[in-house]
Amino acid sequence: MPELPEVETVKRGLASIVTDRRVEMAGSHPSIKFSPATTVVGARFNGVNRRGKYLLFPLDDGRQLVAHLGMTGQFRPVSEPSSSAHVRAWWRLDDGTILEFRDVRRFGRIAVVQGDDYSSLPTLHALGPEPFDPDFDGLYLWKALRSSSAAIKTQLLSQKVVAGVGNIYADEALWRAHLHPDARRITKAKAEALRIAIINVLKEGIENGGTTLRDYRSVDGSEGSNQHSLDCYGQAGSPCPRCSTVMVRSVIGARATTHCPSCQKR
DNA sequence: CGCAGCGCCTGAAGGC
DNA sequence: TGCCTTCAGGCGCTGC
Repeated sequence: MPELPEVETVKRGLASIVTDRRVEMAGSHPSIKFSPATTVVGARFNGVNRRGKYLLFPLDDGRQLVAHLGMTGQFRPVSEPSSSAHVRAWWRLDDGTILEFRDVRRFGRIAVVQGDDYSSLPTLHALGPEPFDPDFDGLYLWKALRSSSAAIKTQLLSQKVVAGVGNIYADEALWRAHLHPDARRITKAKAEALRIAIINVLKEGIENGGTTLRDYRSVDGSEGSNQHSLDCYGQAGSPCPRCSTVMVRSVIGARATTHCPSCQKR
């Protein structure tokens, strides 16, 4: 489940591979979720950027290739076409590198947009601020959360309040901020604590090269190590690292959720 | 218009 | 051993 730290790690791995390279040939799975990949033949990559969990590849013709890793998406450079059955798109670059997009479960997506017109990608179009941007401050977060009555965890996962937080880092941030994932209204002080928690769990995730639970790999094929630093996600049934109360599993917004019933009050 | 709920996908893991 | 069921889940879309 690639979230911001995983996508950021992939972005950093891709930069030197694609920047200033021209696409000589491309192919894809027939699904519309991947077939736009072939429309960039002839264009040159100006670089690679990230917004939330989306990878943005600006092209020299004014368009952008947009990629979302979904649950199991991976970018891998190879010198010969791989025999992997899960290659959903590939691009042959002008230095001979073949960049493959592999995605076992096909939850990922490749799109091509004109300029920065993201209207064909609703989540990207309505994406909230980057968590490391100065405009993501405590007052903004408090106001943004107040505008909806949905559970706080559901709001974090919506991508509208802040960009890039998925199920793992949402559970981690809420645990750190002592917030119940089903809380509906929080104080300004709690909002500020949550802002700090979000920034720190994401920053540490990046420093650890992302969280590899099963499928996630960086561009060079290596695993992240952040899975060894999780305090909350997936820890239901184990003692809370803070107060030793047994952590509890629940379902919020159809997502598996873990929290500590003792130190995460509503 | 906002939001809840569904469908998309496949492989791993557990039950019998 | 092998078959069947359940689970994982981000996001686009639909319909209330």
